[in-house]
Amino acid sequence: MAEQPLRLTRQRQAVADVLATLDDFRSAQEIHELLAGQGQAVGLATVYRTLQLLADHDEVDVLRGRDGEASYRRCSATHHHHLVCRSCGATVEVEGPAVEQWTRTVADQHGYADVSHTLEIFGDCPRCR
Amino acid sequence: MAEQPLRLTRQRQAVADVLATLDDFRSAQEIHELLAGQGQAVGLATVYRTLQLLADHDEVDVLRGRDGEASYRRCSATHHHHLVCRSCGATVEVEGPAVEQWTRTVADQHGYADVSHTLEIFGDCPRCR
DNA sequence: CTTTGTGCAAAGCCTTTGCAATTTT
DNA sequence: AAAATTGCAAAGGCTTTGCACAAAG
Repeated sequence: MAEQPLRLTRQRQAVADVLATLDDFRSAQEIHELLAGQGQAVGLATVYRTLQLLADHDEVDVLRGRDGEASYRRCSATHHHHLVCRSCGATVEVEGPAVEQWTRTVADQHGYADVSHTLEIFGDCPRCR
Repeated sequence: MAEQPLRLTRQRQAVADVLATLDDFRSAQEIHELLAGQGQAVGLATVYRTLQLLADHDEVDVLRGRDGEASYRRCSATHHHHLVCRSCGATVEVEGPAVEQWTRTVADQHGYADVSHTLEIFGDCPRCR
């Protein structure tokens, strides 16, 4: 079974371009709206299909929100986490080498391989207090 | 605003009982089926409502799967995280005092108050390799 | 020209909600 | 009797899918 060829279409390019301009997670629907807003209309179904494709190729990170909605973000070179304000949503990117190391150690101890993790920190930011 | 009284009904008891016999995560629909299977029929909507109630009171952990479906499991007294097998779902509870401390420190540095966090570790468990 | 991708609308799922009937206190 | 809870079915929201048409190679 050979690799099926991927065609570079206007739509796929548009989705990739938008992702490139964003630093944080956005839902498929938000991305769809952003595209429409800048005159690069792409069908919602296509947005979903493209994001899923990118996720399969590990080119975007996927995060599941409390309500089950998926959010996507292009993988950044450096791995980091988010400190999010629970009332206004202001986000700060934080890094935690120690945490990265810890998760690998813990997983190793239990025989789990190919480790990955998700970590989000929530709090009330200065402006919202 | 006073606490509204919670009534202990057959349905709520049944859901709690099932959760008590389980060690791992189950979806609301699975719990609903388990109940039906043991003659303790409870409406699906009620199962959802009860689980949400339990989650609000921190009596069950909620986990969002890759497909957006939520899974529930009664949680143990101490705060902990989960090491989940991405293929079979086998879960190990892990504690990380250092991580807890780190999140508080990071949040403090950025002026975020009333900190909480979520952390999930994913990997391929021994049995799935 | 053949194959892959897109759009639209319909369909699928999981979950939530309105409301009358029922149960608990 | 009053108030909370249940069940059912309808409604919601996100995501996937069938299919005819358009675009890419």
